[in-house]
Amino acid sequence: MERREKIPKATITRLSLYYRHLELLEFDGYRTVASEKLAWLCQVNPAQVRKDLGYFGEFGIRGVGYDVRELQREIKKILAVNREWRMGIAGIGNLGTALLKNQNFKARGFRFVAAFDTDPEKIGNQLSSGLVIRDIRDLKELVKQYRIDIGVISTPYSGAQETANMFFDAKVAAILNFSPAQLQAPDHCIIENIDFTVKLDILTYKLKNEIAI
Amino acid sequence: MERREKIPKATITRLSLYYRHLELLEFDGYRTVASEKLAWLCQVNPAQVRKDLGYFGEFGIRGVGYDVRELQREIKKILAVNREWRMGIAGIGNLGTALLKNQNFKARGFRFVAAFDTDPEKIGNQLSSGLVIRDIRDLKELVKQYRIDIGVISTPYSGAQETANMFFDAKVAAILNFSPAQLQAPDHCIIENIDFTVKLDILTYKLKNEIAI
DNA sequence: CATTGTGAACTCATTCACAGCG
DNA sequence: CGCTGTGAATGAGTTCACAATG
Repeated sequence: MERREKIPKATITRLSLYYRHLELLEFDGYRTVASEKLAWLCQVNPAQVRKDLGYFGEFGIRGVGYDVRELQREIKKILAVNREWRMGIAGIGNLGTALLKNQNFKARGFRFVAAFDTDPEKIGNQLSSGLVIRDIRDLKELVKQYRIDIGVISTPYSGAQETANMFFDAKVAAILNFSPAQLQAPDHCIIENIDFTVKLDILTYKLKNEIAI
Repeated sequence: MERREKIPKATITRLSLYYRHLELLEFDGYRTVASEKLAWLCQVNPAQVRKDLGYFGEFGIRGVGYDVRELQREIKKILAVNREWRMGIAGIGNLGTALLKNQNFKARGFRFVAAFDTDPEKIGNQLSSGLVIRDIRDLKELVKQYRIDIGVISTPYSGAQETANMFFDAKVAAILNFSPAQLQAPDHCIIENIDFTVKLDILTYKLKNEIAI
């Protein structure tokens, strides 16, 4: 059981994928699954599955495979999704509203507990979820009050860094950034970016090349 | 000028990033920029910038750096974003609506030319952009008619594969998938996934570890 | 003479191949 | 016997270091 080996980021991404497929396997009535099958489902190499899991422990039974439910539990522990995470979202435009209504977050224990905006027209409005949009100037105070773990940024480009700074100031430990801005962050804050246009650029690059060649 | 060397996917992602920062640099009045500065802005290594660009040609001037506007043009050519791309979106829920209204796409030449849904309540409704929501059963025909290059999937998990199959059938060359489903795709179609919960899982994993250690 | 462009060195990630074990 | 777990081999991507040059 090797700990503190350096773990590739791609491993974490795949773990998330394995987890999702294990849910489906369980739903389909499987009790156990071999690395070969799980790998096939996730479109990766079987050795990759075993190596990924091997970073964190020995979860399999030789000659049999992995117990579907137990492996789910283990991956949840590894990813730290075996608990509720409290999120605050800043920027309640179209995207922000869509994120607030997104069922996938809730289903996985990611819960929006506060919503912020700068627009006086929006502040005070009640969302369908019951949340009331708060003034972003109260962000710091409310992060504490609502014990927010994760800040979500869905502002336009222009407001993103400023919003991030408020989250940093409030000592939020992690940010999920949906704006195309590249945020300058202090060491104590972890950032993940979800950048739509970068993905589209990758797509068009591939289109140009895969098709031309 | 090395062509047909294998180019890392990460290089393409960074190219997209370089481009965005070059826009900002131009806006700030810069005529040239050295790899060191561009690298610093993008939070990468200067040699990385030069290597990335080196895959596609020699765009710099030794002793000076890169011409900001010319490099923009070159990267646009490389990424094939020096043209308009026509997109069709399937699944006009909260997320789909937000994507349709997203200004970042339009600003970069990615244009929604059709919107599809299965819900009879929605079909026929006109969106603020002027687009009318069409029945997804007409997808194949309309992909041709509107010369759609890229399919965007913003359906829930359940409908995603079926929707993708329709795009495949209509011979769309690329798909941007916002659903958490892992799509099975034929060879002729390129897929990029934007998966919110995977990103959150990465975040919580990091939170658990960076903080614990 | 500052900065690019690039082979070589290095670091990180994936896959192989097989010993170990239920 | 079948499948895991893992060290060793391979492959990919990044960084170094410096020769080339406008």
